[in-house]
Amino acid sequence: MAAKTDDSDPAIPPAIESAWGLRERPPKGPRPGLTVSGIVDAAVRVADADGLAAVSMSRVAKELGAATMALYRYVGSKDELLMLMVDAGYGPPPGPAAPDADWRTSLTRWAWAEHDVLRQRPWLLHVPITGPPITPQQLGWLEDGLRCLDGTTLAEGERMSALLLITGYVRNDATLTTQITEGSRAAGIEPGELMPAYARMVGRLIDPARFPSLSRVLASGVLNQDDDPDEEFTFGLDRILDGIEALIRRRAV
Amino acid sequence: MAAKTDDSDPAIPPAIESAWGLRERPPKGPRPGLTVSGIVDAAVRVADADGLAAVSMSRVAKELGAATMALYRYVGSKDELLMLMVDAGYGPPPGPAAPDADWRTSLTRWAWAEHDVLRQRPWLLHVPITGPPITPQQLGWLEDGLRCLDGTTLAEGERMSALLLITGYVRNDATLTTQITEGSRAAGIEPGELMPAYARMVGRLIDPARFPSLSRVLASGVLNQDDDPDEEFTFGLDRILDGIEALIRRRAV
DNA sequence: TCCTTCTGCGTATGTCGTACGCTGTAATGC
DNA sequence: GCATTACAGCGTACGACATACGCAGAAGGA
Repeated sequence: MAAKTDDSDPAIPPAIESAWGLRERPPKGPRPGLTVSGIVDAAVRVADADGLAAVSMSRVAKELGAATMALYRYVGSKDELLMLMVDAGYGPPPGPAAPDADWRTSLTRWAWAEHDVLRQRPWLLHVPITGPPITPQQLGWLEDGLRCLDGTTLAEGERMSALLLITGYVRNDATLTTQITEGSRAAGIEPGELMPAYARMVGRLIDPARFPSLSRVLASGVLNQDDDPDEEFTFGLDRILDGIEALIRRRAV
Repeated sequence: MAAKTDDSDPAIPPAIESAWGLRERPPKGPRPGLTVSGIVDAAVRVADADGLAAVSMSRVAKELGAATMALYRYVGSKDELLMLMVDAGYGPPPGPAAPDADWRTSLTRWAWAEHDVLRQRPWLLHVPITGPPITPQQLGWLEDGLRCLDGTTLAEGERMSALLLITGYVRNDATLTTQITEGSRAAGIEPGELMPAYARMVGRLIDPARFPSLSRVLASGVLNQDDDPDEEFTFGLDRILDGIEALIRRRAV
């Protein structure tokens, strides 16, 4: 029998071990000049400043005054670095809500917390997700979300589904909102002008006979007025929470 | 005054003009040996066979027996090609539902249609979205969705929000489902083994005292049993439709 | 016929991720 | 105190990739 930890299960990827602080420094060899968290912080700094596209291994290394290849002593690949960046970028979860708050209030707070993080760091949305959450902060967010539903009648599986539903919505909303910001900057027009310009372009392209309902939306002008994005967000969130509430009531019977 | 079309509005990108068939062949010069749609079809073929990552300009050109740079006579950039690939990949919208169907039945059908497309072509999810829909098929899907809500009490803006909500959900669900398929193939294990392996890894990493709710979910075993993905999908979709239904009823008062 | 205008595409450039292997360093075993 | 050894930093090199540029030849109009 090996004296190491149970190897019958799938091995934990090195990046994950780093993230959970399970990596011990080997007893021999030169002292490391860098740290994983230092590299991740530098990468996050680059992404915050210039977007995810600017995060290259050489750029991160430059940020640290190190050579490109030095980073590979700490992260196995760029994908690993990205995963650690997401963990650091999200940061610690919002923490438990007030103890007397009901599930709906708590979940609303939870959703807004993720909403705020994604507004702050839009590049998080551009990191391709490759699997279920496994890093410390990610699981922390999940834990906090589950706690919001602790007193409800939902089954465990339903709680997970409900949280997945909400996270998905938050990310989706943030993606769309971000696109308007980034798209207008790319097109060189003010953010408030993008949707009207879009509406005009669609109007020029489509034939009202083939697209009657869409034409009606265009004619109504709802696309031109830029409503508060936060109201948009609240609208969708309330729809989803209404749906979950209906389920909770049904389970309570 | 210029004799051309109204230029006071933002110019329509060349790729969009191609997609809408507004591109006329110039009267002079050699006959084009390729077509935009031929290039797009080839690119879709590559993506279907080997995934979006395999779609490089040279690979698509090879598929057509042409040189890499020949493609740039037809598409302005790879991003344009991607946009056209999405349009072609989605294909025509499902068409109007039965005339006597209520909005909920119609929207369910609409959501399932997108669901099916994304199951068939998971690479569609990996194409970074850069703006609101503008290509013919995309707007066709939107039109069909709007028609589902034609008889309801919702305002135009609310209809758009509701559709956005549903599309977002469908894409999100497909993303998660696809990750399990692609992730298990990458890890070299059967798809049915991925979630149990994930659950075991999480169980080894977390401290039950710090993650009580999450531990409870793990202990319940819901992650181990692989339930029907279609049931998962139906669950979330019904939650969202419940939420929309609640709004429709409130508006009807 | 000649000129314009377009197509196909060869060449070249710059950016990336990263495999490999050399050099020097720090702690251990003797 | 010294040899051993495992590891840190990183220079070099390679293969992909998107794409700018410009030339050769074809097709149609004058």
